[in-house]
Amino acid sequence: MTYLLDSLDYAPPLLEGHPMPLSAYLHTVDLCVLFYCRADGELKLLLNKREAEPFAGHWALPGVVVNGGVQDLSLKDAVERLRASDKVGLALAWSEQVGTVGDAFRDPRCWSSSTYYLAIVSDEVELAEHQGWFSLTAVADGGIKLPFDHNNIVAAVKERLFSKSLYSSLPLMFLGDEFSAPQATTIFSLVLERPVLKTSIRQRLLKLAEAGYLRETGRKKHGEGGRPQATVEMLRPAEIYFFDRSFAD
Amino acid sequence: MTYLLDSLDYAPPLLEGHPMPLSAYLHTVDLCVLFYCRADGELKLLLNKREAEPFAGHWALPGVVVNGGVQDLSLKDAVERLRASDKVGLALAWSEQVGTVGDAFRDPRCWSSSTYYLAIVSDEVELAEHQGWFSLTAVADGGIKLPFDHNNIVAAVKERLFSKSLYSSLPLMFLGDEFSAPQATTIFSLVLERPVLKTSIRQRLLKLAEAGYLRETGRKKHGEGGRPQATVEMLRPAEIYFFDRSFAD
DNA sequence: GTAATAGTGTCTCTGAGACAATATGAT
DNA sequence: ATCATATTGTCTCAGAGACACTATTAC
Repeated sequence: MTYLLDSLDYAPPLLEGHPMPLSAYLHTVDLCVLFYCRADGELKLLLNKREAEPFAGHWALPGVVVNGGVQDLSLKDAVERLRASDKVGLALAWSEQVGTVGDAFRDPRCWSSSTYYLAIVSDEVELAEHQGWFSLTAVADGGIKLPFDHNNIVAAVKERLFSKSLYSSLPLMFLGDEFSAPQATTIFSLVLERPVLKTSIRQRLLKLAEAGYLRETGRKKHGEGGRPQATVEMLRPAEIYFFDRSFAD
Repeated sequence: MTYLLDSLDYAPPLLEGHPMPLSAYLHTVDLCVLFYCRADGELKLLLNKREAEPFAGHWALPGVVVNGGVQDLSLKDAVERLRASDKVGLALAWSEQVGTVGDAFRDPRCWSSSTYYLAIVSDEVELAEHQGWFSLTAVADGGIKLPFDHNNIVAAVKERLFSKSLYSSLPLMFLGDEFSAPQATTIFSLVLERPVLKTSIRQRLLKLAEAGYLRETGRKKHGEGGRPQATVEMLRPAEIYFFDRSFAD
């Protein structure tokens, strides 16, 4: 049986004059792309049907090899290459590195490391055939099994999302540029897995407005009956704000 | 000119039957080992005089190559191998992964990545000839120049130490198992680079005691004249506690 | 009008910031 | 007693938790 690397068609380059150590080793960048599905009222994780061995045909995290050639100038470039590829192909409202794991067992081919990222998509999007949205919770707690140690990676990313949401505006990244206070309450409650009082969220939005991260639009959104919702607008879409207190629990 | 890897004496292993991509690539684990020097009243960073090229003879962060062979079973093992080596050789009161950088330029030999860690030593220790304690601040802001991108790595670790110290008990790791409230006040003020009120620290220590992380010993320490300091004892030396509020600013 | 949800007001409680008041050792 | 520092007490203030109350739309 022969393993092939995903999207790899090069001869191993060697720096001339530099006798380098060569060994079976893979370093990948893997993305956990998250999305708030309003229809299902839950967070979704982007998975990709693998084309190459190992685990061809299985759903797994989108990833690229970074030590395969000289295509990227940096890890950031590798992340952008992956984002722009057909494995992802979505605009990211947020992306941050979470950690790196590496051991001799996680990939059947060889010793390998993965540097993994939390990414958030805010817009409703079309996926390709080989892509799918899966329940983040189900993947994180092992209800949906992924190859390699991808379940562990997803669990670590979910934990980062949770802990950072206790004291930052991160969850608002799921809502895009314009949203309402009730929507903010919903997404915070979803991410923190408990009801969050609307008054607490309103105070935090007020704080964000004072800090210049947010502005009232004067426009209204219509929810499910009842009074319409006033909307606010993110002024610094790519930034998150850190509050000086956590939500308790 | 020929470059040699640090402590490398192996033939590149290949998994038989698996045609693997081979390319000039290095993945290292690098440690930022910190220490509170009471004599100088500042935080120190452990540096190592490099034996091998590139930058032989220069002071740099202690590190090991992880894709050089099959000695380690995981990144954690690589960290432990580095810790136990003569590059470090110290007991660590705390250690956590901070991030991974990688690009084509940071190492003159080839494309390389570094997964770097924040580590804390609490005990007064003896260093070997090739080791030294340097001012953390001076290294982080470039007053002391290091090879590779080690200045940036140190700055990132210092930033992590700072931000995590706003809402956790992390700085207490510098003090060992038994310490006093005034000592805690000193280390928090040092790490946060501003005076922290002793009353705030006392309340946090009280919180830690309630949570079972801490106990009063009944013993006393003598500072510089004045009333002796009551000491407390860490009950969970390897754990940090997260407070639900940040220090302001 | 009623139903349904949005938005406001107010109270409690915790913990940081500030600083005064008291305690405990060395000399 | 005096000095120097440790420890305690008290006040203010910001913001989370809780919940009652008012406002705005659709019907």
